[in-house]
Amino acid sequence: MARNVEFNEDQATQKAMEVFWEKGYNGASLRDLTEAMKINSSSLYNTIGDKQELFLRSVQRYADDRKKDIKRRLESGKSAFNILIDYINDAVDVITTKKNGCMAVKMAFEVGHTDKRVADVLKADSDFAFSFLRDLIKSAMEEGSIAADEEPELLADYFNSTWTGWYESYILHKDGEKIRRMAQFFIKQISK
Amino acid sequence: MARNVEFNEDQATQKAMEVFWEKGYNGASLRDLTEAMKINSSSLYNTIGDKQELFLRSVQRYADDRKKDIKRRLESGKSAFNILIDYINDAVDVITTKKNGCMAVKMAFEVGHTDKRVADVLKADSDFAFSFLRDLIKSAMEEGSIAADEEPELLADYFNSTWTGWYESYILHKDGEKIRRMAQFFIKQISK
DNA sequence: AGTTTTCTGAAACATTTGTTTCAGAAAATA
DNA sequence: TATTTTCTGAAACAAATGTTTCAGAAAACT
Repeated sequence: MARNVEFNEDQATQKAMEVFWEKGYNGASLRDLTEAMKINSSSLYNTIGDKQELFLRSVQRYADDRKKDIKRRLESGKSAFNILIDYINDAVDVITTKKNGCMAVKMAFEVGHTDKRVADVLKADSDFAFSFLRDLIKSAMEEGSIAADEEPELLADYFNSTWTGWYESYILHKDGEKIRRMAQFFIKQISK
Repeated sequence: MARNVEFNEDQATQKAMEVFWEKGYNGASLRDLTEAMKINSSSLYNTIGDKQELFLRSVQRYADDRKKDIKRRLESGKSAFNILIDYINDAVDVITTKKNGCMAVKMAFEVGHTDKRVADVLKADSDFAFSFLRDLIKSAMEEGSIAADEEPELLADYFNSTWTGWYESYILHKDGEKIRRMAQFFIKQISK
């Protein structure tokens, strides 16, 4: 004896994510969001909650997508070294072709200090990427394709933080060739 | 036959910079700003201009401070290699001790896509640091303290973008030891 | 089909936003 | 000191913000 929610919450969150991604948390207004989501604010507040909650879910969703992407890479059957190389090259590709770069990085700088719940999601996302990289690096060392004279944990942290600077560089200089050269240098350095 | 501006524009801009630095452009309200600057909004609009103009000047000021800092380093009389090492270690220090990290990085991610004038200031700031690093790297190569098998330009870009990732890492993980280890690894890699 | 519960749309809400107004105080010149 | 110009403080402005309200439409159940 009741009605169901009409709109697709998943599709709506996806749209909200895109708006936050482009405008940032403070730059996105409720009207920007509900317009993109194609729902009324009453529906939003009835089902999802307020702006912060919507934002949290948007970031969560972004992290979920990345997790899936990483799992797909692990199931590709390629060698550890090649998975790493692909991961780096794909990062370069995202940086130089997608309009808004990486949402996690952008949000870390905007609300990492102020929104504890979002910061926790971003930290977990970073931790997951870290484990992914550490395990691959370990395997690549055993394969003999990466020099084994450093701890995999250190290298994983180092990798993980490297792309962030490339994002910033591309925002400022819009020079894709520059990013590709840095990536090439990076790969050369770690290859045995 | 006229009155002079009462408040110190330089001190006020400094205060505005601090507010923007902490809260971001969209997160800082005019009332936040004028309260910190200890001036009335009428004075602000009479002398400096609107919020965007104040923001531009704040970022400009930040860039000026960095320029001065870099010039001071060049005049220190130390070897190119040591100036580089100090620069890296000081960056680590800023990341792990100052509450709000680097303003230029934060703003690049928040408004780099939307505010052309600010983006230009940030780009010039980045270019200046680039030249500083490139020249030092060239000198260090001539000194023989850095391996000369890469182009100084590439290494300068690579350096310049490296700290950014460390900032993000510290925001998420608040692990100073992690940053110091990455910096040590970085220094070891470039040292001959 | 009737009942009941829930969702939706439009409008309204109180605050906060960036900005402007203006009367009076302040000070630099003559 | 008188004059004139300009700055300052407080208040007001319209527009935008995040959020709530509520009447009616919609649909799941009996």
